[in-house]
Amino acid sequence: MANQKNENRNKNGEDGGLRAQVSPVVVRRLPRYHRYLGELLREGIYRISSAELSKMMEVNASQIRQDLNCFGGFGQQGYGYNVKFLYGKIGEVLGTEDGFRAVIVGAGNLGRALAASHMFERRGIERIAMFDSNPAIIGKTVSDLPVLDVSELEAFCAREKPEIAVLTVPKEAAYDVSVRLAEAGVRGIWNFANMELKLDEYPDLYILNVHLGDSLMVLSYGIRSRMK
Amino acid sequence: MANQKNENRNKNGEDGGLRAQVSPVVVRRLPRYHRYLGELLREGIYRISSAELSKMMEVNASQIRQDLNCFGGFGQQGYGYNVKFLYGKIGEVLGTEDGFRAVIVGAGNLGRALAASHMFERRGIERIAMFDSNPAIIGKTVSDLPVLDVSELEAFCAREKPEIAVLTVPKEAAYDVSVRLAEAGVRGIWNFANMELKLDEYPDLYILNVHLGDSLMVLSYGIRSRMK
DNA sequence: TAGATTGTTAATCGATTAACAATC
DNA sequence: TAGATTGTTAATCGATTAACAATC
Repeated sequence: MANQKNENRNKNGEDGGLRAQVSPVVVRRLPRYHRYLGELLREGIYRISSAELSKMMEVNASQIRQDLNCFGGFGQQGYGYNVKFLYGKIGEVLGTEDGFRAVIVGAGNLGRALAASHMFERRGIERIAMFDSNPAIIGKTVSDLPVLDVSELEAFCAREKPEIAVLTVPKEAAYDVSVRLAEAGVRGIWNFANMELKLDEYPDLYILNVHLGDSLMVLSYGIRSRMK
Repeated sequence: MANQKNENRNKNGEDGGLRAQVSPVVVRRLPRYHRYLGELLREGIYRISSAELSKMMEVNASQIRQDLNCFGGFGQQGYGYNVKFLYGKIGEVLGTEDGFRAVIVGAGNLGRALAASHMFERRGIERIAMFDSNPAIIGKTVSDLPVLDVSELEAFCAREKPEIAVLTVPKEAAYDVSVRLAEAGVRGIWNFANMELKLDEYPDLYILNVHLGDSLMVLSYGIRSRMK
């Protein structure tokens, strides 16, 4: 069994500390590692080498070692990686331990679908409320969440200080709501509105624009190119 | 006004023909160009240079010219790009003219949310049916779509020949259903199940795994890194 | 024609992969 | 210790950007 004094080798300081800039392409690969490691854990596999993981994930073993090393030495020479430890570390890097809290703004079909999923809790994120402007649903409860009037957004955020806002409002409302959220101190917006949000005035705000429609077009291209 | 004999310059043959291999990173950028061009069109702007588009989209102008040139010379020296023409061309490249038809398998929250969106029709894709295994909803109509028993999947596909399947079933059912869809002749699967589909036995099948949860984790990382 | 802007080649930058010394 | 496998440096590959000749 590997001992786990790995933290000592983390070149970028302890967990709370500032990290050297990590490339976004690496960050985007981390959740996939996390998923595969979670799967291994469920299968009762507690140890894995970059070569084995490489085969499973169809990713080059060098890349795996490089990626994981951006955040410190999580493995052990001659042994490989401790699955549970690595899973936990990647989770930490991705913020699952930070106890973020989320509001969902827009209780339409997509908002309700996201609210109903276990996606948030699985990643250590607590959903705390939904907001909408439709009087017909304000006051109701959707997937254990109260649906509040969007006019209460500022007061609620001042009180509860959610870090995350999921934006599932119509395109037309998206910009307005996002500014209000930014002003209210939200730190990240997960934007599903079919418009690209960019709020340069709030450099501390992280916005992730999803664009499912773009994904659908890539699918369409993929089909087309395979049919030729 | 630019004349539009641009097609002649398409190095990779006419539209129906086989194209030189285009890098996936370029393909993933195309929908974004398409969106911005659609927006310009709506604003009544009919002509744009790579430099102007570059400024709007915060993408290097060289990259724009390189990207667009993968599919043929869509612009005109000294003039720029004809917005309408370019919009149409990118749409064609992405398959909006191919009249693809889609079924949605899994009429849960997410399936219904996708069914209700205008995402498909906007991209020239026709939704033709939903499938589920829950007797409580089979036979109903959701967003104008009949909800059919998933046991009818094969018969339906043999008859209607949809190219696209949207997979919004629970993780446990995903693999099974995907094989059935592949056998039934579907050409592309848009997979929202929280598991990575890979069907090597069907090389003509294009699978796009979405993983919203991964996106949420990237958001979480983004927030975390901005808070330091 | 002169000016503008593309298409395209060449230069740079960054990401991936290979190789191997360090070390468990 | 010998064997295995990481961490890390160096080599390769691909993607981005710059530059400019072609041309509208």
